Amino acid sequence: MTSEPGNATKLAGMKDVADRAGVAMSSVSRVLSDHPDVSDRMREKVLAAVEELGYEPDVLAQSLRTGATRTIGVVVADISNQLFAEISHGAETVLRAQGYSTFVANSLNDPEIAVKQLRMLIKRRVDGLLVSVGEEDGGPIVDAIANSGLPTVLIDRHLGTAGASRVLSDHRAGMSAVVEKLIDLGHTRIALINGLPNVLPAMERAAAAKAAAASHPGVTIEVLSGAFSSQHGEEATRALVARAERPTAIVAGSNQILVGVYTALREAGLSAPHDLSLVTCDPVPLAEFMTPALDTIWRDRQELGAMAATLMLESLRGGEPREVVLPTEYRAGGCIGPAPRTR
Amino acid sequence: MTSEPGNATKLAGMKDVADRAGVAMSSVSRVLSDHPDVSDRMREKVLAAVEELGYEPDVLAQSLRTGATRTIGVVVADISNQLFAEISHGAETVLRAQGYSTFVANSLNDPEIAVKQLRMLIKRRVDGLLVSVGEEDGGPIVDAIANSGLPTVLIDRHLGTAGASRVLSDHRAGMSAVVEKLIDLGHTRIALINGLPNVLPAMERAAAAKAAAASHPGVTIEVLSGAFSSQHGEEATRALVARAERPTAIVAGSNQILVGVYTALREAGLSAPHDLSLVTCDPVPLAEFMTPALDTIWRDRQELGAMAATLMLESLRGGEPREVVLPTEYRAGGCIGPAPRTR
DNA sequence: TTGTACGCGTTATCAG
DNA sequence: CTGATAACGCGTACAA
Repeated sequence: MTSEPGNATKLAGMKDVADRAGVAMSSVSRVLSDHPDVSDRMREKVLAAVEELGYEPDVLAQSLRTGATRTIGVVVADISNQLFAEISHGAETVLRAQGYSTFVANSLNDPEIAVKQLRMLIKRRVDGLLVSVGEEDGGPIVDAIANSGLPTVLIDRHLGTAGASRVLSDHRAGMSAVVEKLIDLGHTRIALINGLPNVLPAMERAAAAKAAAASHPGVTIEVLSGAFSSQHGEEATRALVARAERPTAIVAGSNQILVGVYTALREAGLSAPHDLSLVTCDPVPLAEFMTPALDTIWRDRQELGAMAATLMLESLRGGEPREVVLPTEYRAGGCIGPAPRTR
Repeated sequence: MTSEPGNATKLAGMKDVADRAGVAMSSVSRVLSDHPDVSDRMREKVLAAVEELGYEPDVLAQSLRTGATRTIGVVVADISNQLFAEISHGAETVLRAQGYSTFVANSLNDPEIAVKQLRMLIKRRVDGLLVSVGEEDGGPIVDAIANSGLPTVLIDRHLGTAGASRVLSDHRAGMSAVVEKLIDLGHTRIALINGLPNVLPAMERAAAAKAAAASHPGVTIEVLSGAFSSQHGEEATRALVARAERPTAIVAGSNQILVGVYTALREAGLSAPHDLSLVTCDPVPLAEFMTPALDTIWRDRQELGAMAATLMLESLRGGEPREVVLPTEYRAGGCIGPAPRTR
């Protein structure tokens, strides 16, 4: 029934605090921003008034004055993709510890939306940009970033952007390890169902796979490029297994592609490792409980985000942009076995 | 070496536009905010100047003036949890279409962090709150929300909060269907490894499971409450299967709990549906490709977020708070079978 | 060390 | 219909 004890009045402003403490607004401001030249007496009075009135500075006004929002914009393809969710989570943890908030925007794999989201973040005056959009070729995206003049960290992407820091995964290492292992087991026809070839990870994986096979005569690597989608995975797999000589091993280029691969394999009545071997890029929840356990090219995605955040903090403190490469590793399951005899 | 080509000058401000068009600032403002009383001639001049200067209004200043940020704060336990990622994604899609941005903050299942994040969002002047934090009992959380006076939509949570809209899932329906089916198949000892009992979904599931069993003498439902974590799932399962009479069926109360259940089952050398039956709450990627396919109590999580956004838009337009319940459904896999004979 | 006064970029009120 | 001007809430030279 009765209203809240205390404030029927609006929120207390800095003026109110100043009056309450019997000092000028500027003094309040100085105390609150830890200015060196304030007497202890002043500090006491002001802090007491702040306490009594429950005053909290208005960040909007602060930002308008100072030009800084202590907010970092994060642009990813889709936050409901486990990969980006963990990257974003890793970044937020590090940034939050330094008093920064993160503002996440999804591009939904659409370059136009990506640009809109970038503009939105820039209009909201973020202090920096963490970017991992799908398209490598986005001129407008690169322009929007460069034009903003904001410190930028690219995550697992190259983009033409100069002056940006970059955190990359060593996709080549993991892929090489897998292909070498397959070759050792006698595989001769290996298929990589890959994402878009203009996206860095896909590019690197394809290059590494081809390089690993190059020195082994009789081994063919076929790369099927397409969207990072289950549909692409499904169609590519269906085409592969319909052949007279189907591949002896398939590498799925992403979580979503993997779903399509499974769908088509089941449809064809094939299973790993008996009919062919199977590996996937990037961790999948429950992968180890598939039967048999799924082989994975693993990497720490939270660390990817955390490192991106670290590089961002460096830039914000005036550091030079730099590039960091994080490791990738093959984690064995039970889906890779000896090459089946050619039928 | 050389500086950026083009603008050595700062961004164009509204004053610049006014000068360029030979009008007053207030006229520029009116044109840009679609004020009814502006002549066509004026509109032309202003828009031309805006175009030429590439002027974009400063949202910070706008917000400071109007008090609205066109941003909705979203508080969830952890965005890298698939459940919340999809909820958030569904909400963003709807809100973005109406010109709103979403600002996501994670509580990491920590009530203190939850409160801090709420304060952060409120300080950033969000126009509304979408909340799905883990703890039901958080007095400080409820206070922070109520105290903010912001329109609020609770997602799958009750919280004491009055005056908030709510979007809920009909957890009882799915759970009832599953338990009925298990009982039909002769199961007598059913275990629900559940999340925290003060969180609405866990509460509802437990109640529904017990209710379903109540009319069947000889059937026992045991609820093991704990964190929504794989650790809880693992420990609970380990304890269950070590018994002389282990349960004939296990229901996992969340994705994370499920991981622990699998871990402990494998450790014990047990598998579904032979040794016991298994179901999980909420969809899991690749669930249908587990061997056998995993039985699931399914719901559309994007729709959950989308509906929350819809309710938020209603509130922002002055509508009364209301409550919506979304369906839940049992999706059969191959992990539910006849009850194993008691050993 | 403290107070005064101005400006950050808009919107809204009030005359004209 | 349009223009001048006062807020919005705060930071910061500059003067005292």
